[in-house]
Amino acid sequence: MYNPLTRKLELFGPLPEPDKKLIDEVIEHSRSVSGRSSLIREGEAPRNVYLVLDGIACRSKVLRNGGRQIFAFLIPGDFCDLNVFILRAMDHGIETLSECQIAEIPRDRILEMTQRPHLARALWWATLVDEAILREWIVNMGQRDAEHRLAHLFCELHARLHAVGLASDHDFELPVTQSELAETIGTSSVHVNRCLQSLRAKELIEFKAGHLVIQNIDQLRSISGFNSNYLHLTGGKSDRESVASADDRFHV
Amino acid sequence: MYNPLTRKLELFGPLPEPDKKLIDEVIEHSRSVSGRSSLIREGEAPRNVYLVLDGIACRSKVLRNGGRQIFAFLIPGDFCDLNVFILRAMDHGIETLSECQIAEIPRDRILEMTQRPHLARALWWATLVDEAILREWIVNMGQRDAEHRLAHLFCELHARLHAVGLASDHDFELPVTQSELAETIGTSSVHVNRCLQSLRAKELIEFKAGHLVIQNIDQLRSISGFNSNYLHLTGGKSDRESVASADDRFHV
DNA sequence: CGATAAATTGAACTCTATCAATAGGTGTGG
DNA sequence: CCACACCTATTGATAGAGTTCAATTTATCG
Repeated sequence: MYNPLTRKLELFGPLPEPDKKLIDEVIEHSRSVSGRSSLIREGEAPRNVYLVLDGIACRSKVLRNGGRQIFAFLIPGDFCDLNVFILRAMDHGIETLSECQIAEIPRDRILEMTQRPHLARALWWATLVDEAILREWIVNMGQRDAEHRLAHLFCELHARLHAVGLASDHDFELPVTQSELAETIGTSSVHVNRCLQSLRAKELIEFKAGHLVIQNIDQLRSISGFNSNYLHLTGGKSDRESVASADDRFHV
Repeated sequence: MYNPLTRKLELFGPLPEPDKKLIDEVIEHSRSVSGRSSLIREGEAPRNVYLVLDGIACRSKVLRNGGRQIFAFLIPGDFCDLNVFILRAMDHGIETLSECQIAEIPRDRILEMTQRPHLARALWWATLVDEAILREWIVNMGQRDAEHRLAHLFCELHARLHAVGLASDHDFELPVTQSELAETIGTSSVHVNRCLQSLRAKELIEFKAGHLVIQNIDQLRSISGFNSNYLHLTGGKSDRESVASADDRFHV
């Protein structure tokens, strides 16, 4: 079984052996980071690229009034930042939620990776998917009530974790608190609690002790209007065919 | 005065003359598109790259229940999609809001542009800023009430339009309806109307006939917690040197 | 086992949606 | 030039969603 990054990138298309070997090399050194610790803070200049190998991290921002908004879940295979080369200061922070295994990749290694055409396209694809997820989250926040936002979030996490082999058809580990879910969907923890109860009463899910059981994925998707198109998981060949030296954009 | 794209890209850093000449060439051919027409629909395969030269367009998604969420305003200098090379199908649509002047750039031209190091970096910067805007919009939706969301949106649009010379210090054209503002901040048009009245009663803004007057930009920014860091308007090197105080950066 | 964090519950209150009706504005055809 | 249709903006009233405060119960962990 491959590591989560290789596994994720190959959703887009098969990678040549040397590319996979490079990935293995690059993630060789990793460290364990305890839950709820900061990987990089807003305002800091990113130096290296972080990659989540295990556990769940998040991107977030803290407001003056103390409120925190989480706007991305980083699951195994997700990069913290490929953009070290361009932006000088982080406009948001990255923290672990659970205990995580994190690889820190030097920028030289990133350049090395982006010089391989297949890998470069796969990495670019991954950043485009990240962007698509941000868009979908805005839709989620703007158009659905809290219960459906929560249901949609669960559907997305299930799809993403399932894609890298970290979710069965009907359950997965989700080591976050109700408060963190609240900070994600933009509501209060009290209300998240009531939404969870309502979803459980409908026999759709059960969330307890950092473990989510999805009892009826079809209905959960249906009520939340979840459509996985935006995750672009079907690395259909027409995606890859139409590629013309995508790596050019990384040669900067 | 340069075209809006050159103007925007040079916010990141000065471009060599040949790069600017290339941009001029590339946007030479443009067409007028009437308001409220679709440029690309969800599901379609993008063929060329659209660039807004005049007017305002948006990215949006329509839900089954008929609701529409707008999650990006495209102002002059903004690209519709640099990602034609990777993704097979659009996961959202792009429509004009007002009448627009649109340049359609063939993919070959984009490749040509990304083969110039300065231009490639600037274009990459622009896509990173677009992503940062999406993140900030999620914060906006999740953490602020409708009135403050609206105020924040106005602050952002002012900053972005001002950066490309399309806003004075205290006003700019904003040819959108209250309903469209509602679809942007995820509320009802009735409520937008009341928020506008409240903001006007506070003598912060005045919005009428597609024209926004900002009477008190400082206070508008203050109440909405607007901090322009995420727009990364101060380009490459200067960004490194003009580091704000820790407090400014940590709290939005 | 105690200390601490997380989850749960109830109640009062605020924000926002929805419905419905009215007013204002713009462009078209007669 | 007016009359009309159509879209946008505005207003009031009511209902529903979600917040906040506070108290209690249930985990979790050293």
